[in-house]
Amino acid sequence: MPLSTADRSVVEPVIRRLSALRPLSSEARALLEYALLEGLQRAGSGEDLIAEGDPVDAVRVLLSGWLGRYKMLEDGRRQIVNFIFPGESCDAHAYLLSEMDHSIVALTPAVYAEIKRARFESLLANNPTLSEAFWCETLLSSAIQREWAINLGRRVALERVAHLFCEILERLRPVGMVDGNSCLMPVTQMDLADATGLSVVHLNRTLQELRAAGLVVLRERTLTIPDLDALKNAALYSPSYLRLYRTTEAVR
Amino acid sequence: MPLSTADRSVVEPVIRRLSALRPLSSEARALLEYALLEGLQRAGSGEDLIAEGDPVDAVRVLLSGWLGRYKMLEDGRRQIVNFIFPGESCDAHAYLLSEMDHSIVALTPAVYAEIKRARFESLLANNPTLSEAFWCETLLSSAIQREWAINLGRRVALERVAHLFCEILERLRPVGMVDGNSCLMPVTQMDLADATGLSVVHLNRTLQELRAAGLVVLRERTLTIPDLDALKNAALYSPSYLRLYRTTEAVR
DNA sequence: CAATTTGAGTAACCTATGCAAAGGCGCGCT
DNA sequence: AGCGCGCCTTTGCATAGGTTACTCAAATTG
Repeated sequence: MPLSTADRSVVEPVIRRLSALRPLSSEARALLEYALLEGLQRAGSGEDLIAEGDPVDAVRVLLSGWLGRYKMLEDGRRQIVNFIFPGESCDAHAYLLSEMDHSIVALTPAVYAEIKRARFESLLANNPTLSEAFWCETLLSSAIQREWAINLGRRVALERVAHLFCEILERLRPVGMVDGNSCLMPVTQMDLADATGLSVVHLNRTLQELRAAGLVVLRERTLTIPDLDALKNAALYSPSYLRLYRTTEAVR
Repeated sequence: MPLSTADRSVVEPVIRRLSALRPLSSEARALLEYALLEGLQRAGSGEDLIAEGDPVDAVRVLLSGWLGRYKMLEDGRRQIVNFIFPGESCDAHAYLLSEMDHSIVALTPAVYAEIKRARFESLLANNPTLSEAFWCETLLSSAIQREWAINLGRRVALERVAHLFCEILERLRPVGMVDGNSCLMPVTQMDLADATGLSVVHLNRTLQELRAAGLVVLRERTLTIPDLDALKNAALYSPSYLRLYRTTEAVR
């Protein structure tokens, strides 16, 4: 459903994120901003933005809320393979392939911009730097994807959840959604379980354990990390896969 | 170490794979072939081609042998996050980011081509279609990465191993390395364990179970699948993430 | 050809994680 | 206010999978 009232500031996270990857000219920013505002959409919690098997005809860029990229097995088992946070785009170049290999769901109410493929391509054609920024985003999300593989395959429950929390904090920070070491945690334990490859019950147990160890405070949909280094330690967290953000930012 | 004797046919898998993704002009093929033959290299089994933290200055394209993309935790736990098969490239655009977030090891003796970044970029600049083919490859490998996430997070041991075997067969087929439903399986059980997130012992148990069920025959480094549909069934295999190959091939 | 290494296969034991069931809390709806 | 429902939480129990340790065969080395 299109959005009637369009406050220009809704696109800010996108501009922030992309210009951290590549220095965007003010012209590029303006054109991008315009393209985004043109296609504003809302999704209710639980709604699929696009589903496995769908053809891809547009690029979606998230402005607010959390999305989940997920795949399902026939029997209903679900794995969230990545989160999508404000400022990130869903499938910047997915239209190069023939159809979606996974689905994207709104884990919270969400606002996003939909840019039609042709519109997007002409936008990039005139802005090589913008184009490169979008490609970097895609590569970054692959790097995150790889980190999730080792998280799922080799870390034990406590490490997995701790690692996920570290990552969320680090990914939310550059778009200004972290206050100190606190952020909103608007998703259900079921969602967290599906992201960490655990059962809801075991996720809950692990959460208790993290709380008991004083590593996380989680209440009223707010996550607070009293001692981030301690949590990173417990998570066997190595920032190299996200350092890619900052290094390129420094190059700016 | 550079390779002295260079038989032109070594690059065939690369040409085959890329032209399955996008129709390459004979000029593009020739230029690519030339660039590949220029930078032939060998790696011994167990040797790292590039390691986490290294800057990326070149693109590597595998011609023969198997590579493994992996990440390690401080305490030595290793996760192979993807395999790389002949004809596939390691990190076609990785140089857009600042450093490697993972390592790549030769799981068997391997022959590959190394193309310096500048050389690669000028090659692509003159061949938009070739460039698109390489991008498709990158996107395809992300799709595989996502499938690995659900494999590690939601499938049980038997399904995981079965799924891996199905995938290997389907990825080896387009480069002509599958004979009927048989292929070479040159890696150790340890490697398979690290790819499926299991311990070696449990991987071995699972292999026994697959054998006992008549789903796989594995001996003398050769994998044979008597009934591929049955194995896919046991694996809860859904081809949508690899169908991306064929559909785009059909478009050709 | 002995010495060594590497990989596959087993077994015993133990623990991390899954599963089923049930209760409590908070929130929106009527 | 009262109801229903989604979400969180807890408990008890079952089991998949990890760990350690050992054997055996085959490949590699000297």
